[in-house]
Amino acid sequence: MDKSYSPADIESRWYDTWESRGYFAPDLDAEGEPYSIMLPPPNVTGSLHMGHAFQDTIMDILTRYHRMRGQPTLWQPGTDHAGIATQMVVERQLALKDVSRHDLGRDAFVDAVWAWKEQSGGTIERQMRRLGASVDWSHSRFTMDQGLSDAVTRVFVSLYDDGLIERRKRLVNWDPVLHTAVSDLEVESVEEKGSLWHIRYPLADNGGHVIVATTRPETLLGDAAVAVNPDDERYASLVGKKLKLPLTDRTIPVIADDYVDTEFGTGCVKITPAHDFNDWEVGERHDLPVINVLTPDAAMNENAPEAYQGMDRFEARKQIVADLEAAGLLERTEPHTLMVPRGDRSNTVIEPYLTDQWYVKIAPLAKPAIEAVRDGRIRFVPENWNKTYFNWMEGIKDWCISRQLWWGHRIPAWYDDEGRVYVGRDEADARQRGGLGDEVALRQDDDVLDTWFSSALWPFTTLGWPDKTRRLETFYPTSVLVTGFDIIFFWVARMIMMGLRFAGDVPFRDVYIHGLIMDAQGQKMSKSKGNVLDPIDLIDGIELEPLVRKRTTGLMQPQMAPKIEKATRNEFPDGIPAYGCDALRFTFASLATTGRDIRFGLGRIEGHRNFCNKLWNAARYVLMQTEGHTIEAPRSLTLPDRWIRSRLGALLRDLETHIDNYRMDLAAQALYEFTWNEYCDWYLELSKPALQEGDEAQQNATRHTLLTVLEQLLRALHPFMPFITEEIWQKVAPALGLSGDSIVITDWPQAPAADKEAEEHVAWLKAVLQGVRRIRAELNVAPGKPLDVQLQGGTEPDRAHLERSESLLRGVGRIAGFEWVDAEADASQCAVALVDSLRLLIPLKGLVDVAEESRRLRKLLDKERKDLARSEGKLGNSRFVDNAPEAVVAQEKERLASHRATVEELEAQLERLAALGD
RNA sequence: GGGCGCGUAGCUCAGCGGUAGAGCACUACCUUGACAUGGUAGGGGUCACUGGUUCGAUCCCAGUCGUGCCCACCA
Repeated sequence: MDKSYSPADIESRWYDTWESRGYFAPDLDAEGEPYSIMLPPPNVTGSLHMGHAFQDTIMDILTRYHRMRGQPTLWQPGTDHAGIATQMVVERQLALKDVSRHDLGRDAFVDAVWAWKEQSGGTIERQMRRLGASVDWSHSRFTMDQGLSDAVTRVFVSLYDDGLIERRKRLVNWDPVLHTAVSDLEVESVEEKGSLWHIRYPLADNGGHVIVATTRPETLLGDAAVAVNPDDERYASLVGKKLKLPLTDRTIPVIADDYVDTEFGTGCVKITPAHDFNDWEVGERHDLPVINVLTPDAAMNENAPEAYQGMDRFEARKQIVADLEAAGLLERTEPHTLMVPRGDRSNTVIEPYLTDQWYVKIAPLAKPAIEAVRDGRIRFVPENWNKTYFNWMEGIKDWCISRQLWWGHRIPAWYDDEGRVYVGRDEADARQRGGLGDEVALRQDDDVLDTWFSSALWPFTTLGWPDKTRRLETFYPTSVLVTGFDIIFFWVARMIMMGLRFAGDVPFRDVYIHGLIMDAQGQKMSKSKGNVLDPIDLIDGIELEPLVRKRTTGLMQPQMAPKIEKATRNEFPDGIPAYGCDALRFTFASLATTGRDIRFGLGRIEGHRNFCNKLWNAARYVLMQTEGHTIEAPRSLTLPDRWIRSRLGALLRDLETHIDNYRMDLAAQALYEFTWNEYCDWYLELSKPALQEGDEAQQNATRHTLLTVLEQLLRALHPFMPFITEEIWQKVAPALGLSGDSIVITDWPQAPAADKEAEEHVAWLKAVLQGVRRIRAELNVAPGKPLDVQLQGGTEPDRAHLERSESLLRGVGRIAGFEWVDAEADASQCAVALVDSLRLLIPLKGLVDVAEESRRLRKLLDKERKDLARSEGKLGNSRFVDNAPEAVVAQEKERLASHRATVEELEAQLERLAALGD
């Protein structure tokens, strides 16, 4: 093996092997509880980001772990057609060539999107392979595959037949740039500074006026009334009167409605049913006319006075305010912050707009979905997310599922010349169901479905639904959904609703909600901020210049480029080193805490790259020590052998708990700690004397333990770091005579039983060695200089421990010899370390700097005295002694005794030193 | 306006009723035959604040301050 670990060599060679040998396809005949995870299908809009890589790592850990436990395990991959997002990407590409989708026409455009999908989907798959994701590629799915599309149609028709889908004309969220309706979830409210214009509406009959406050003066042209609160005495006499609508020749009534808040503005509200959701409802209650004054582009239409027709809404706003002012109708303008609805894709201001759209009546679907979480058939992890879920589900509104796009599942509805609608699986079906002959001309609805409609079916359509396939029967409901909280409403809730209705059960048992990856400053990563990290760059490394180029090209706002460049050069002056996939994955695991934001900085990943190197070198040591030896099953083990096996058992038990609880951070920490602090720092060191000085049997036991523990550790690490563990395992397994082609298909290790005797013994060894080392360090004794150690006091167990491990201590601690001395022996020329009541005296004739040693001991004494006082205080308090559990009191008594002994020893030694100093 | 979080070592975060932990950073010493991507030994925290419950609170409860996110129709 090479002296240091180089990830690039290792990672390139394993993935293809695993995949081609079919390791990732589930073994449906395996015994054990089936385990399955649906990959949240990434959008085919480009490439994977850090969030995907993070999520994929968690899913892969779970998948590999359960596969090793012998369960039939499926991680189902695929991609999402992502309607709007993908259409926009392709339109933007066409725009570079000065072509619009309308130039191409629908069919040619859809072909162009398919071409893009092939390319983009390939990129995503390549990236997932680089991450080591052990998905079942042989069954990868795309939301617009034939089978999945058929399922979508089937679900649509079924919901329609049950009266849960209907087409209605009402206000929707209209995106005037994308020219499509969007759902409530796709609208983001953004706080923005605007104005509140106070406008006079003159009374029609006599003089006088009311003042209306509005943030949207341009919609005045569509006003149908002015409303006041029925209890508002200021305006009671005006209700029923007519007002002259400014800038028009219309008159509108004053109406009374509870909706109006007397405290806000002037207490008079203009009612514009065609352009405001609230006003729409007021209009319905009062039977007001609906006057739409906007075009689909949000320009003023023919219902507006001619002077404004064709003007964009914001231009019209300016003009109308100016005209009102000129007419003396503008009372005043005050600054006002308001929540502006913006499209999450286009970022343009969304208009409430009157159109025909398809809706899912959601309440009947939501009810069982709420039940499923309430009664525990689905469990959110962490649990508090169910509150978020309930809040939303209980106030859920009908879902607008039609989109005026070309890319997506075409709505299976046809119209005849009279506009009557016929729904069916296809045109022939619609015709038959509608009892229509061939002579009736039908035209299919132009719209497509919201992309989340098909995503909602993902957990069962990917398994073959509606066919009762073996995969469906085996893997549905899936075991866990791993996702971010940002799509609980978009996706999680809808999968639950659809799964319950169409697949007859919940889609998943657990929903593990993880945090979102942020940059090192806690900022959301985004192209426009220029703070995006590409997971592949962390694996392979990237030089500064290409990184700068990557971050500054293709920006929506090119003017940001210099700022981004500066920040990038500042943060990564030397670019990004190649850390390797295993280090990246281990870092993701260690970051998977319960928090919501996850800051990703380079410090952690560097530490984990070093961790890989540590593991690599530990393996190198083990192989060097075992090469050329025949390793046999040992008949007896040394105490360190027994200790490390016992510790491995503890590790494995902890790991199982942590993985079951989705605490990958704790799992990673446990692995790190065992590997570095127990196996490498202690066991490998303790093995050296045994290999050099031990007899044949001890040597064999030690070699066997070195190999066995390493081999099992590799298996435990494998779900987290698949590549390096495979590489090392290939060398370690033969040394143990293990058969098997790959670590991927090994079994999860059985945890060895706890060995209390060995644990106690090694704890004692460590205490002795650390005492000696501390003296060396603090008194500046060369690490290699052999020391004599005298032992004073102590207990029977101390003597027994020493007897069993004297030569081991000599070897590891560079100790020339041990000698028991009686209590009266002169210790004034010695440095002292204490292991409970056992005194380690290290004679350093002439080397002990009395002042220095006194200072050192005084420091220890101070701490001991403080602890002693605390123990005394506690035990002196009768309420503590009477009330605390017996075990706690007993433990405190032990501490008291131990501290008291230590304090006495230290005081005595200080006295001796003082006498020497005089 | 509701809901959900967070405030622990210089930084990023675990812990959550019995004497404060990790990684990184920091200090000193060490080219010891696995590893300087390393070793050994250290330094560093009144666990935001104020009350309460308790024998005992970083942990539970109430409130305050700071901070973040989500939802909501106030023109």
